[in-house]
Amino acid sequence: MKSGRSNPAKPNLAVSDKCEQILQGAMQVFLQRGYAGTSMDRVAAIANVSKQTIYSHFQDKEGLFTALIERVTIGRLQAELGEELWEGEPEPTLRRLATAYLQKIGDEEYLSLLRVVIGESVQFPELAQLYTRTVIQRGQCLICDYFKGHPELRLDDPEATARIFMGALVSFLVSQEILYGKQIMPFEQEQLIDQLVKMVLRSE
Amino acid sequence: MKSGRSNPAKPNLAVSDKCEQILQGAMQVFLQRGYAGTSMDRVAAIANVSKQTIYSHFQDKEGLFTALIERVTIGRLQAELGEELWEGEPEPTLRRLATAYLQKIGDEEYLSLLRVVIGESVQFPELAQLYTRTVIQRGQCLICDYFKGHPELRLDDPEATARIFMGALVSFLVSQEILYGKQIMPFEQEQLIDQLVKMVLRSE
DNA sequence: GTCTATACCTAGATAGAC
DNA sequence: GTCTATCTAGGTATAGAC
Repeated sequence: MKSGRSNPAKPNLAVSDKCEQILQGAMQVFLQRGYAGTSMDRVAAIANVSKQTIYSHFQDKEGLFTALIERVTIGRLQAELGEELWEGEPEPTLRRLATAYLQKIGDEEYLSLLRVVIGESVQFPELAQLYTRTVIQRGQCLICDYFKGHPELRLDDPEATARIFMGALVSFLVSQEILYGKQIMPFEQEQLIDQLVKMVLRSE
Repeated sequence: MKSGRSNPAKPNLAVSDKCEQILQGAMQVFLQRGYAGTSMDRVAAIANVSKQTIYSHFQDKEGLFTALIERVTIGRLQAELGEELWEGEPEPTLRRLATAYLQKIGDEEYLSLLRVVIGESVQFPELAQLYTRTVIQRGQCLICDYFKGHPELRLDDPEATARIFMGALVSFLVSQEILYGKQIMPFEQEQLIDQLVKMVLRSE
């Protein structure tokens, strides 16, 4: 048995078991402590592999970090906002989209990713740019295309409206979840969405 | 001459020359590289003092960092948005406020502060909370009070509107300036402000 | 208070056995 | 490929001279 599955109950994961293991561990550590705050020793310990094993799969710490961020960033795109959300009357649709967006982007992993990408944006500008292209720009295009595809809404500036719509949602999350606004200046998600949808649709 | 000014051309700064020197240097390094990415050696070198001098003024690295963030955060409040900006007709006033806000919050130091506070929000939750209270909450209260003080605008939810107004501006800055959106998906500040002010006022 | 020198530790990365 | 053991640089913090 050279390199086959040694345990029939545990099928091979993508590419390599160990590689997957390392990335899972690295995700935990990097997303919690940032780049400089993460040690390869800790990643090895959490992933339950030796340090040398990491270095046999990734060139160095930077290579592991970028591979990880690329993976999470691009993986996020796949099932971001399903087709079924975009159908029906504009008003409930926008409400549905906003709610889904806050739910999706509001989970632990996504928030951690955003926090780390912002925190490391000076040391790793390429990663921040990757995030902008794959997450922010993509999201804005979706909503902007929706606005443009519904001329009956009579929006005078769909692109600016899309930025305001998404921006208000994202910064609500950042202030509430990342900066502890939940404890200091709590606010109901529903109430924000209500007002936001009203402001978008009131141009008709 | 016990502790008086030893150089008449260089008057004493607040508390202590050296202390001020250290904080200036620390500001440069911490705001550029984050907490874990900053070494005391580098701070000492930039500030042009010895490491031991830092440790005689601050308990440890964490103490220096928190003192620094507190200083910048609280210092920012002083002359944030002057009285004269808030007078006159609502429409030009909102436009003026938005522009001033983007200018103020858009400078190098402020953006660096935001980036670091977000990046270190897990390791230093107290600092993130301080930021929320002294910067975000304060700003939102100002604009919310303005809305409440102008019932002729007939806003149905001044608080939610204030959050949307500020949120759209902040996240515009974050995406454009911190996440390199300027290069990837550029957008005119004027155009965003136009649309935002329209959306706020269109309830009348 | 301020500097130079140093103790002590942990970091990233590699060597060599298996 | 994977592990244990190790190298070297750089980290925080302190001791002791002035």
